[in-house]
Amino acid sequence: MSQTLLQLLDSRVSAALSACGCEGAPAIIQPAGRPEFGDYQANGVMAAAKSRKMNPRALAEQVVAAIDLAGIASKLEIAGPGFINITLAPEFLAQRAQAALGQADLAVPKAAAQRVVVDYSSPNLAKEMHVGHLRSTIIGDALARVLRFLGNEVIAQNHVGDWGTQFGMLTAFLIESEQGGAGDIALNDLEDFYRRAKQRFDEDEAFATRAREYVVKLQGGDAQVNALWKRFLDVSLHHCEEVYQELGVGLTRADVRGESAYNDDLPVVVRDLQGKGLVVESQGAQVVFLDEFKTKNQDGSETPAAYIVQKQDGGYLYATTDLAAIRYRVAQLKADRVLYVVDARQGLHFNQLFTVSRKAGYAPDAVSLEHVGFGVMLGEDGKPFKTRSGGTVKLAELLQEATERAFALVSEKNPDLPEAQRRDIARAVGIGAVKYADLSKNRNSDYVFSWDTMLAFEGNTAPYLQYAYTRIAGVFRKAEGVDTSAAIVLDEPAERALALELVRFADALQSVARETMPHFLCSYLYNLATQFMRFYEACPVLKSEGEQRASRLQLCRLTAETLRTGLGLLGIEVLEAM
RNA sequence: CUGCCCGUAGCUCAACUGGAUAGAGCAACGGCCUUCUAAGCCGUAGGUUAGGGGUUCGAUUCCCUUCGGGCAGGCCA
Repeated sequence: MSQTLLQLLDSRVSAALSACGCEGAPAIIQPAGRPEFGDYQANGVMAAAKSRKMNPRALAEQVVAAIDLAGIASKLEIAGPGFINITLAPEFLAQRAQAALGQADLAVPKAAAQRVVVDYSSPNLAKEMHVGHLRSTIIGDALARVLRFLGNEVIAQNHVGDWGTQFGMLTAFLIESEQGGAGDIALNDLEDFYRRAKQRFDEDEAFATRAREYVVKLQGGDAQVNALWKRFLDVSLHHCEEVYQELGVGLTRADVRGESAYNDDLPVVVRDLQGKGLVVESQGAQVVFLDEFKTKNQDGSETPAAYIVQKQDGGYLYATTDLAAIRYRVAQLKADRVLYVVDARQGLHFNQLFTVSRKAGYAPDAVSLEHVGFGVMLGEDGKPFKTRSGGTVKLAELLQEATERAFALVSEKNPDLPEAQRRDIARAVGIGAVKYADLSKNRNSDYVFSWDTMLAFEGNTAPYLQYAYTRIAGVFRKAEGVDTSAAIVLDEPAERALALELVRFADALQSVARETMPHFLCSYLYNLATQFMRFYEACPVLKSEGEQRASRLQLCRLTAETLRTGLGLLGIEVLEAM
């Protein structure tokens, strides 16, 4: 298949519009708002008629007469001021579903392949990962998987925080701990390690001085300090990898390219910007002034925004590092598209970064630079979630709690399963629930962190989708003589509704990739699972006979494959039993 | 002060370049397991989309304004 369902309908209706003298008018195809309107509706006629001063109903009639949907639609209707309602032919739906069966990619059309750099997770290695790191990590991971599935070449970049003054402090503290013979033990708890180091830094002037010296030594390439720094990073990265493993996130060491990797490039970037006349000195700092971001003063005058790339003391900032990273991603990695899955609060920074990158020629217009922002995490009281002492929930703790709750539930529902299997189920269900709770929300919205919402196992949750899969697995355990080439026949309304949802998979993925919105996929999968549950209640599979039984088994098979694939793209496992 | 984001059912969230009667889940109430796993299905109830104006065939969506919340804004990231 070369076109998704939406693309197919769009091209046919657009062609009809052109044939009726409305060249270039968008067809605006959408899933129908109500069942009595059919399966899809074309809304483009009204706007086209208006701009051409035509009667919309009359134009709609011309378009319907000109439309070529033979073998695709069974009914076309004009309704209201000029909607065209399209009802798809059951044979067409069946044929479409049939084509997806048995294909590893479920016959999803490949978009024009791009090389996409996805910058995500990017934790600060000085501390342990907490719930605040969840969104970037799993949103980025889901986007990377979807983009890859659609034929793009994805390069993940874990832009970890491994550089800066705090690492001087940490290595200094590591030395001290080693001298006391407790270096390895101290590193067992990163959070505690950081807290103690910070305490020493605040309370002991001599230690603080030593820490600052270490920063200088680190940047100067001092071998001993560098070795200690690397040991610290190794421990910290190992901790991250444990969390990634637990989360089912595909990031590896090969994807890590931290801030430190750009260290040598920073003076080069600043010199380059100076050479291009973009940077001027202001109050001792090297600054790019941006008229695009000028702010109004009270007296009505305007000041351009200052984008500082080098401090008075000669030090560099994250702005500089990010410029170096863009240069690397475009020039070395040959990116066509760069996604930054980073907290929405950094929106202004990225806007400015992108603007400077364009001016400096680091990213030509052909390269798409996108800040995939996401909302701030709030507490259950609706106020910002505290990140200060004691306020954070460690990611590892959240995942453990989720797994425990899931274990209690599965043990209650299915006590006869061996414990090892119940543990496996609990892990997949618990982790899946946590990830889905996050991924299913529009990433632009702020995020309310709630144990109960996060760990719910009913309704629109990952376990609901996993359960649908499990039910299908149960059917196939009992089915005998499954004919994997049997024809799909859609007679019952529930069968038809299920098939309609199944053939929409590709469109769901396209919109995820285009809008960088993973929750579109969640909504899709939830709708699919819901349609399946209804089908399951209404249409007995094993008790039916002949062609009908074979057809229903085929629908089950495709549903299972779609759920497995779709959940897989979200980084969530499916289960044979639960 | 300037700019960006947000405000939808009691709670958590949807609503795809503006589309028809704003949809789900949770919580509440009522049904459905001798028939493929009840983590399910069916039903009832719940709304002046923060308020007010405007644009048009049509607005949760776009514009203006007020209120309320969040965030960012020259040497943190």
